[in-house]
Amino acid sequence: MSRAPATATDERLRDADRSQATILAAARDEFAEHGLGGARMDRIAERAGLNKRLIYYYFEDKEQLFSAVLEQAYLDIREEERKLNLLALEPADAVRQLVEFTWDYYLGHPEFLSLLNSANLHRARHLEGSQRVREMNSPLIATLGEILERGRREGSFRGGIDPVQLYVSIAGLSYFYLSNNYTLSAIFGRDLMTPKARSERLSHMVELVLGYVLR
Amino acid sequence: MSRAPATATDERLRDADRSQATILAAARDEFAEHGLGGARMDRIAERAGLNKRLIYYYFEDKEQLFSAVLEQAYLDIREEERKLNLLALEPADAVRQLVEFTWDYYLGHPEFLSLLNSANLHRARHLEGSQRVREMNSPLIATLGEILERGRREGSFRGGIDPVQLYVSIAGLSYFYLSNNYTLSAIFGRDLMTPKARSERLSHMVELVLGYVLR
Amino acid sequence: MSRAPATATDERLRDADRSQATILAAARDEFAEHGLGGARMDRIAERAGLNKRLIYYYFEDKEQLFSAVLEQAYLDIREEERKLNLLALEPADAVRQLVEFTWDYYLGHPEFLSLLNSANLHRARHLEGSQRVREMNSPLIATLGEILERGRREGSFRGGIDPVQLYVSIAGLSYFYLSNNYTLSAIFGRDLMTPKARSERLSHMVELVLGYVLR
Amino acid sequence: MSRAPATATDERLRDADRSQATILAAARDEFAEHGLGGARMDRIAERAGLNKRLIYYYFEDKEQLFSAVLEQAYLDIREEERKLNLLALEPADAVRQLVEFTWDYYLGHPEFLSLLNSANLHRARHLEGSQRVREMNSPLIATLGEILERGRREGSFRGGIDPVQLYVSIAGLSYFYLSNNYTLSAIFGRDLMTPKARSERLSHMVELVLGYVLR
DNA sequence: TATGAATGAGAATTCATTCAT
DNA sequence: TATGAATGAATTCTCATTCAT
Repeated sequence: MSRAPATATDERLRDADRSQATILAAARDEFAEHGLGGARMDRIAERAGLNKRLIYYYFEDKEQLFSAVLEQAYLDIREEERKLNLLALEPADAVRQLVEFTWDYYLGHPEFLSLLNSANLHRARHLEGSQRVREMNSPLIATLGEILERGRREGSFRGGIDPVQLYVSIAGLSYFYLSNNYTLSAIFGRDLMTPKARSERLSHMVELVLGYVLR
Repeated sequence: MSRAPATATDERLRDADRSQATILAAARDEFAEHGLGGARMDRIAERAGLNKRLIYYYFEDKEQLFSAVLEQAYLDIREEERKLNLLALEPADAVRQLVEFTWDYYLGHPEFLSLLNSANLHRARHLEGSQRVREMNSPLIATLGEILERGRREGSFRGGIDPVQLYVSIAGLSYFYLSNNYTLSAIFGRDLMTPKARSERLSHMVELVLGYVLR
Repeated sequence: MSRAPATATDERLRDADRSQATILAAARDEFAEHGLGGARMDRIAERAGLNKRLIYYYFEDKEQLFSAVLEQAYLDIREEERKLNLLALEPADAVRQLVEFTWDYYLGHPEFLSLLNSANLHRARHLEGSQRVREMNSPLIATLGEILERGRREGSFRGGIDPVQLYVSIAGLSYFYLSNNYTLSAIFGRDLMTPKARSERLSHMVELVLGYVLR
Repeated sequence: MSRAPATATDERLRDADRSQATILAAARDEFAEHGLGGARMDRIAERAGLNKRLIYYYFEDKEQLFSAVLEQAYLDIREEERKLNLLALEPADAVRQLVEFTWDYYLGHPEFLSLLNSANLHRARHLEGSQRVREMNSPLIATLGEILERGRREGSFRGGIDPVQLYVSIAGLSYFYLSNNYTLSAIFGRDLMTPKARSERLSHMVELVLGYVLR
């Protein structure tokens, strides 16, 4: 609307970037909603409000588009993780905070869970080519290691905890509940997503994890 | 052509049953491998070694075939769960046993994880129509409730543990690791499925859960 | 219309064969008219009066359809060549007859010339896989060899003529005139396909070839 | 940016000419390799190292680009033909020379054969609009007429030979062998392009033509 | 003169599903 | 119960061409 004056080249580039970002967002939603096989390029174009041909212009084909979406999804969560400042907290608070962050992020980004499911269905082959995949190793692993070590030295945490295992466990506790909430709800015959149910889940997870790490 | 009348009917019925079972198994593998959207009716027929038309004869369409596969997958795991005799064990042993069973079952039935992912991608609508969905509530929930209660009375377990939450947590700990093993392996840059890695995971999960329930 | 009674299986097979033959004929015309790149699967289906999907059912894809068309075209001309009985003629008459046959066949089958052009544009890669390509070696080469040898022994023909070279020359004389008739006509500014022009061409070719082989 | 005004215009014109020539050469190769229907404007731009839009700027559309390529191809061969000085030779030598020139030119310019094939596939409609088409009538026709006449008067050549027919025959003998070399090689099961095979072909053609014209 | 972004119309191919027997 | 043939409606992807600068 009211942009600062820019050169023609700048504008064009920004348009190109904006188009790509728009396509990525539309594709992310479509893939999350329908999976890789069920996603429709037509719908993605429609969602993006852009010509279908443009998707191929920028992303080559459906597979590579999915790869780009996946990469972006990881970039996004890593960005959020970076904002956490767990080392400033007491060890127990830091662990609690990590559980809560994981839960909140998954809750706020159901498309992330869905994308990961799709990626795993295809054995993560869409991650293989990514140069950025190596940078994707969460910074939280190292942080969690420090927290566990500090807690142990302080005498409040038990020793011998592998931060990778704990990180995977914390993720899994939220992930399974949220990602499988539909089948679980159907089978238990109750809605797992009411505010009450959600709060109970979070409490349980915090208790479970802290009950384990605290000696 | 010339079978004894009585037997002929029997045999034909048995043939029909066998065909249906063959189709179900083929469909299960196909859906697990490619998801609902990526599965191909042609390939299912090929896998089953039967004519494609026959699939429609027995299962009406792809959606209902998927529902049948899903139902069968639940029947299968419930069948195995029923064989567990957790109440015969000490509470702590029973919990450990449940963690191990869950892990082993998921490890031995990766297609089950994949099918659940697909079912959830589609918001479990394939479970809705099922008459048997009500019987699908795991018998383990009640059992786990009893175990937790007994442990609490004995003084070895902490109180106030919701068996549903714990059941979901136990499932989630195995599920996430195994179902997302491809993306996790890609990101951590190490193979999570080596015997050593698997055994470490199982130990961690048992420790985590027992560390929590034991007071 | 009035077919002899046949079993259901027979009829079905015959339908399948007929469908395939119909598709082949339609594809032959389309490829001849527009080349491989210009041919449209839609138009082939329309020409055949059959569903487009059926083409893929029987021929896999456009490339393989083209291969099948090419193979059939060779089978057709070989079939006609087989009907010639050149060895029953005097050597000079046999050579004249061969020139005339070649001319007439190309004249009557312009699609054959066009298909060969297309095949050569693509470096004959559509011929590579054909098992029958080896049987496609014209029976006329051997026959022509015998005729040349007999003529030489009789003293009417010059010696040292390679039958392959002569066969290629005879083909080339007709082929170039007919296949390139459009550009030639445009450049010479005269219609090369009038009856008079055609008869003059045939005379010239016979004279040229006989003028060479006769000593 | 800061060129001397007079030169600037010149240079720009020269740039324009060079761009057009570059496009033409790129298009020639692309059309020769893939045919009219198989050629891609994208690839032509890429081959030329120029923006696709520029092709449209200079040549309007694909069809007119093909026409231009064709016209240029004819201009090129006519240019070479003009360099021949057949009238300076003895009649028999002149004929031999013509056969050799034709063979060498086709051998050195396979793209010319391919372009002619494409032009004929489309019934030479790309030649119709050309203003220069009339100048394209080979100067060799008249020359060949003179040679034949001189040879006849000298008594070495037979009479009654139509120079157009002979010209077409000489062209056809080389053209068919070279243009159809792929299918012929596939069918005869031998490589027609080895130095030996090529030299044999040339000898045969010279013998054939001279055997005919010499009385 | 030159270019990167964008597009509509198509074209090959796919797929679930039905027909006919 | 079982099957090969056939189909209509997508679906992915392509292509010549145009826009805007």
